[in-house]
Amino acid sequence: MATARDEIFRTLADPTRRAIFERLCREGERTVGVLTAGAGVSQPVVSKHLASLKRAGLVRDRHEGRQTHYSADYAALAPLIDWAQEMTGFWEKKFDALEDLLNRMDQ
Amino acid sequence: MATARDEIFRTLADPTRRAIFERLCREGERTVGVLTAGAGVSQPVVSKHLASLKRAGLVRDRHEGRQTHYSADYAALAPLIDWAQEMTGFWEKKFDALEDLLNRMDQ
DNA sequence: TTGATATATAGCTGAATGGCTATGAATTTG
DNA sequence: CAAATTCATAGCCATTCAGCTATATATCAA
Repeated sequence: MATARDEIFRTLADPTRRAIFERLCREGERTVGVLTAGAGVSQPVVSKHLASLKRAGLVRDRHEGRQTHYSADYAALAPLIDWAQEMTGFWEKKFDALEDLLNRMDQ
Repeated sequence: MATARDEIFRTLADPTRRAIFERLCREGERTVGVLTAGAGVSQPVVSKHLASLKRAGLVRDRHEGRQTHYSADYAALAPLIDWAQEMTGFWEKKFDALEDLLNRMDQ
């Protein structure tokens, strides 16, 4: 099964795509045209990256006339943060266990 | 420039490779043979993934006779956590700004 | 309506990569 | 030494995918 976490990691792995997401986080809602300026790639490529980000739930879109406004969905990063903290959590548990062991040896 | 963050994201994007890293986080130091059992892929593939994880600084290795013991380097996740929290931080700032605006409008 | 603008889609291509088997290199065992 | 074990490397193949150009679709402007 492909989890939501799988898709988030895979989607954020590409630097160009992650840079687009970063801009949306920093600058708020932006149109495709604005995002294309400074992206370093063509407009169709930007649109494709935005579609990927949307599929992963990382951005939303809002249509207004000819323009499409995209914005970051910050909550979508939660699975990533949770995962990372869970992984470091295992380390803390091991560290605590070691500390306990040393304390017991002290007595 | 390819940053360390780039490599961490790219390395963790593959589910098989991330699963190996997760096992090392949960179970601590393990040999290649143990990791191969249950990985669902062949031993050379596991070795290749471990080499990728090592290049990204996510794991360490320790040689002992014929065996190579790998372990997770938890600190290597810091750039990922920092990045995610920075991104959500932008949202909080915008939220605070909105709150301030509403407060001022209230008066 | 005609043309211009904004975005999405289709189709292509080359590069990257995850998987495999075969084999090399190093170490332990008999 | 010879055989077995453990892991890494080499070489191959199929797939994925990020980029491109061309074009379709939709909207606004004249």
